[in-house]
Amino acid sequence: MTQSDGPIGNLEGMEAVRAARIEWRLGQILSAATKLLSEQGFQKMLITDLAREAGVSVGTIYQYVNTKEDILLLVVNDIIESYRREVPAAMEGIEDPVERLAAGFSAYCLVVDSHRTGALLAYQESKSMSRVGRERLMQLEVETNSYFSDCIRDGVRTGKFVPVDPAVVSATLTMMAHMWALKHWYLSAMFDVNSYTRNQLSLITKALVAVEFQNGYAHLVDHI
Amino acid sequence: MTQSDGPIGNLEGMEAVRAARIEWRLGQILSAATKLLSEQGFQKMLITDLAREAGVSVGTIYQYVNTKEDILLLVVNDIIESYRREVPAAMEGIEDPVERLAAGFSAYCLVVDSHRTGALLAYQESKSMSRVGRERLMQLEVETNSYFSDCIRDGVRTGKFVPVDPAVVSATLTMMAHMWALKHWYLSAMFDVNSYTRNQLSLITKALVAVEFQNGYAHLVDHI
Amino acid sequence: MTQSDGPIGNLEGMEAVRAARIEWRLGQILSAATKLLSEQGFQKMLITDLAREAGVSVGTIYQYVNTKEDILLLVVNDIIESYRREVPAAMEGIEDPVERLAAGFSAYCLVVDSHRTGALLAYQESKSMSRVGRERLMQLEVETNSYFSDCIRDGVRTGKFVPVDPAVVSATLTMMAHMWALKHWYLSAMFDVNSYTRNQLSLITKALVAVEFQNGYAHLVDHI
Amino acid sequence: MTQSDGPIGNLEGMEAVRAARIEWRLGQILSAATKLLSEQGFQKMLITDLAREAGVSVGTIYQYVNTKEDILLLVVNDIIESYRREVPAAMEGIEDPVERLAAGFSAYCLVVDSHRTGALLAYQESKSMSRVGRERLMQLEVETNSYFSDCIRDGVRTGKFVPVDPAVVSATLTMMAHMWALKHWYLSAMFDVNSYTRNQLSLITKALVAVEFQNGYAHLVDHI
DNA sequence: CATGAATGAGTATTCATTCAT
DNA sequence: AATGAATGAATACTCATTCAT
Repeated sequence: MTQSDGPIGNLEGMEAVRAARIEWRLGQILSAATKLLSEQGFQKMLITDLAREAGVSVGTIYQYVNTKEDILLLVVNDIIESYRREVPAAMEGIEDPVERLAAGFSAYCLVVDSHRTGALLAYQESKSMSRVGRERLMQLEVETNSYFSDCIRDGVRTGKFVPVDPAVVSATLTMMAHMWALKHWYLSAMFDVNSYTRNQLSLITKALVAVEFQNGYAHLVDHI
Repeated sequence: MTQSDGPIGNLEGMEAVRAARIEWRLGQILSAATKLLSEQGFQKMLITDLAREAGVSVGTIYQYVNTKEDILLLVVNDIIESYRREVPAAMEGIEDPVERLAAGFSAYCLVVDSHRTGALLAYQESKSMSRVGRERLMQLEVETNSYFSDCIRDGVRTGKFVPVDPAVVSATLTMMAHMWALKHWYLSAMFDVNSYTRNQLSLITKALVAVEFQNGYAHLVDHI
Repeated sequence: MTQSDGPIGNLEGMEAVRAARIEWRLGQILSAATKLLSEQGFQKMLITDLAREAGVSVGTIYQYVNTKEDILLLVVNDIIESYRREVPAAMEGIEDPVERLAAGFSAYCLVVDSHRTGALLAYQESKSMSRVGRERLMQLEVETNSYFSDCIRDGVRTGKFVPVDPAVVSATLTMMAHMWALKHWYLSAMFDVNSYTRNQLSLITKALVAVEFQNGYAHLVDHI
Repeated sequence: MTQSDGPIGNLEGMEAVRAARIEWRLGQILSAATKLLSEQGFQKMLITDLAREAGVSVGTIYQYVNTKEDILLLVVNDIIESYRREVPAAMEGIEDPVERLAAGFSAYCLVVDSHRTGALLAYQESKSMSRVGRERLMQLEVETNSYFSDCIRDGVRTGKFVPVDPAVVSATLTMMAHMWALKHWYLSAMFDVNSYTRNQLSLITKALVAVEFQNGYAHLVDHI
């Protein structure tokens, strides 16, 4: 590490430096883009303004992305990666389907809350994406749905849940999480993420859990 | 109708003709815009293409709207008017809060289904609207929510509903109706509007109706 | 005149009526155009606004003129006709070249004053005219110049005037009259037409009249 | 110049380069605009054509001006700056009011001659300017007038000039200089700037200078 | 004759992207 | 690698003119 690397240099080290710079630049661009996208939307966000906000030149941005749309994908991708990382991790190792679903839903809501702009983008800017970008997004939403629907199917099979259609319910849970971003203008006056999450979990529990097991999940249910 | 109109002409009649023409033209523009907006989004919809699609000239469009944004408002307004017309009408005269809520929700879903493009626009193109257009939209959503929340509060008071927060629940119902448009790409493979509506009503009923009354609403509940 | 004209009508009378109507309509258009042109200029004057101002429909205007430019020519022509009518009439029958020139200049200034808008138009809107319109204007200005230059030549020949170039001087007199319109924003705070005219005549007299005749024209000279 | 500039570069030098480029570009645009404006007028001059004439792209023009009107102001400003530079400089240090006035007038005529298009623009395109542009123009004409009127007042006080109204006379002198541009189509067939200037100076001298001093300014007076 | 709704060619302005330095 | 000046295709909106009623 500390020894001289010679005139040709430590190739691996240079690669690492390069990768780190790329990471760093993309991070700059990502956070500047997130700010501007939430304020102005994709069409009104100018590359010029983005460059100023990120503290780099226009040319530099194009060294890291190929088109303006790539910047959108950068932001959307960021939240999707968070879903894939956080949601399964939260559900991991929990046997009881009710608790597992609750843990997954809570994790999902927390990711939405910490990436509100990105969560909205999928709804607001899908028309700004290419066909492939759009389809990838749908594909990933189906993937997330499956974490929930597997769990629901499991609960229905074991009798913890009343018989429901796992597809609608999982989609509805996803929607409820997104709702925190979509209706934040309305909900944030009354709730924070945690109270919102508990409130919706309460509804979900009452709707899904079989009567004979309801008492066991009182800790998930809000009593207003 | 049968009397002579005199030399100056039938002024009232001329006004009526004018109003009818305006109505007709706006209808042409509205349906052409609805088509193009759903295909391409607001930014990519060119006035030139809209004119061709509507079968009129560019100049004619600008005789009926002042800016491109007005065309967006035209479409959004159309669905909003449908909500205001259909939802209260469907709830009118129904005493029982559960039945009333179900009727309102069903009506809402049907309106969404028949105006899917317009329903999406509020989510996709809000950044293309002026501040006033956006605020008007929020205002009207709050209004629709109140139809539901009044009903829920009523049900909670009379003990038909378990205690819930009317604000979240009504917002969630609205969201569930919008969900039919937002996730149509996913849901339409499994459901039509009616089965979707019943499915969600089934969840809602289980979540909201107090246990001792659940049996009375079996007709609202899907048994898969 | 008073007898019935039968079904075919009095053709001559009808012609007269038609001519009178044309006259009347052109008068309406002329005065509306004069107003709007002075307020907004040619390019910003819309035919639609002109129609409203004149109290007729757009179509009616086009029944009396062929193009928008014709409306400009209408106004310009109006002032030119006034020059041709008033200036020679004022100079008519005056023998003395100094008095004749003074009479012509005064008449010219009065016409400019009563048609200020039209007088400006030749300077402001020449680029809005076709080549022929522009050339006709120049031609007519040369004609007016000649009233003055003939008179000056006459005065120089008889020794009343010092030797000067009739072309520059006559053009300068024309310019001084136009100046009342061109610099009205500046001059009107200090003068009315008459005092302005006397002031300029005073200068002209001192510049042109031979010293030995100066005393005879004291009535033309302002003593401040 | 010779010292090393260090890693950050010569910031002052970069600023200077930038300023020089702006100067150069504005010069390109100015001369192209002057040409097209004189040929076609403001309304008919297209930005597209201007770009071609200037040898740059449309986008580049908009990097140096904000609106089409700014281009007009660029040209008008150019001549106004010349007046302010040349006229006082020419009058500077000349004691005798007659000689001083003659020097100022000559300088003014030369500026008009070398910027004929710009001089016309103030008359032709004032309606194309914003209120502030127009008012600035008037303000600056009043300023130029004051160079002359101060001089005239001086001459009247010392008895070199006959009593005249300095305001009208100075305005008339300004007008006479502008006249070389306004009536160039007529005057250029007979004169060049110098002979025109002498001719008018000759008139002015005869009109203003008191009889007892006239002989001293024979060199200003044309004897045809 | 009068009307005024319909037309559509014409144009200023924007902004993602490039590339010489 | 970074810069930012230059590019030019793309597009909303205007308004003189027409013509069916």
